[in-house]
Amino acid sequence: MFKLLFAQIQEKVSLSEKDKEDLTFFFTFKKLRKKQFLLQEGHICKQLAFVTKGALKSYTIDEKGNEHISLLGWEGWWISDFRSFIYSEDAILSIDAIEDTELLLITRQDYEAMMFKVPVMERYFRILYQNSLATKDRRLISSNTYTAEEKYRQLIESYPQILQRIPQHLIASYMGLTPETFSRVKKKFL
Amino acid sequence: MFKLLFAQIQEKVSLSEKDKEDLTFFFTFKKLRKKQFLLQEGHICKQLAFVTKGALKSYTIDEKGNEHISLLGWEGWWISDFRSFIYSEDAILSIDAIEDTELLLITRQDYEAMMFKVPVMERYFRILYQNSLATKDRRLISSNTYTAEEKYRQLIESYPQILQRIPQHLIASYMGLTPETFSRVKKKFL
DNA sequence: CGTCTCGTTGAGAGTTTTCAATGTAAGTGG
DNA sequence: CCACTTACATTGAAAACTCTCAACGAGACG
Repeated sequence: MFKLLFAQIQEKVSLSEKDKEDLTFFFTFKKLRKKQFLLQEGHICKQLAFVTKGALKSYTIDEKGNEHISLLGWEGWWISDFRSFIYSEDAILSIDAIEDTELLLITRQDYEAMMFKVPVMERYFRILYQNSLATKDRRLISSNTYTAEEKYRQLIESYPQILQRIPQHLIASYMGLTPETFSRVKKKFL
Repeated sequence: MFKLLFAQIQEKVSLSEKDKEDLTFFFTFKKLRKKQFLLQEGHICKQLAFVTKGALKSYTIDEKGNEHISLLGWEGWWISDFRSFIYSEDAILSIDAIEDTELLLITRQDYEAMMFKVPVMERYFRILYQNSLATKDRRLISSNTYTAEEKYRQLIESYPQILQRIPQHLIASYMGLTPETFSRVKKKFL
């Protein structure tokens, strides 16, 4: 159950056996069925989630009722509304499962306690966030710079398998395109 | 010289006098004249920079020669190509001064040494990155969701003074709009 | 078997960009 | 300090891109 988590952490920092044991106490296990919510907009995001199995999406709904996906996450990803999680603000994101999903959850309090008990996690998260920042920077540039066609190419390069796993209209939303545009762009690449 | 840096850090974590003294040894002071480079694309980003005075932009140039600004930073901001800084990869970003600028610089080695010597900085950067992540998430959603007009409104809400300071075509680029579109949108708000 | 979800396709509308021209402010060298 | 050049903002018109609305078909699921 913790194998993937430890593996993920140890890509960035090393954990002693003691660290691993300590870590297990901070997390709780949770299963979500497809379409179940992990977090709803307007609620406080009480937990940070690590995906051990399945896939989720985090998204906002605009005035017109359109869904805008900010993150697609599967095994090995962390997912939450960070601002809400850290500052106990109302979440602007909703998160739900797009497959049957298994998660390891940690509360805000335990997140802080974990940093204290296993200080190397401070470093782990610093590095994790650092990398996410660089990735988001690229996404932002890409989103501001490129046409749908170029974005599609970049997506397929980054995640060649994504179309085999995630419904296409969700990917479209993640990329800031309508399903129709996505479909048309895809056609050009066949 | 370090006042702003300490103030900034102490918004998130507390520093002892000893911490402050320790910190001063890791940073070097640098002045940049307007238009001077801090970092050029393709080079390794050797330093992380804290802006004590002035303003800079980080950006990429696409195949067509268009500049795409990913960050505008002024007093109190950290700026660098993080991926390049951390992994010694070639930078995809260039950074230069849009005003005469003063910086505190820290090298990769000293950055790591600082985390070791002043452990609370690990926490500081974790929080800093965490917040930046949340901000970038919103920018990304905004970039994918809203029209130029709505983006303009959000910009003015977030940074009411920015037009008085930063040339308009740079703001346009930061927002992923052409200068012409930005000008036309602005006109509607007068 | 019927319903719901998802992907595709077409046509027209809307938004933003591109290209080009003009005016103005700012910066530079003599 | 002026003349000249360069940088920046504005505006117009046409082109390009993406979205919206609508219809249709295929597959999943109960």
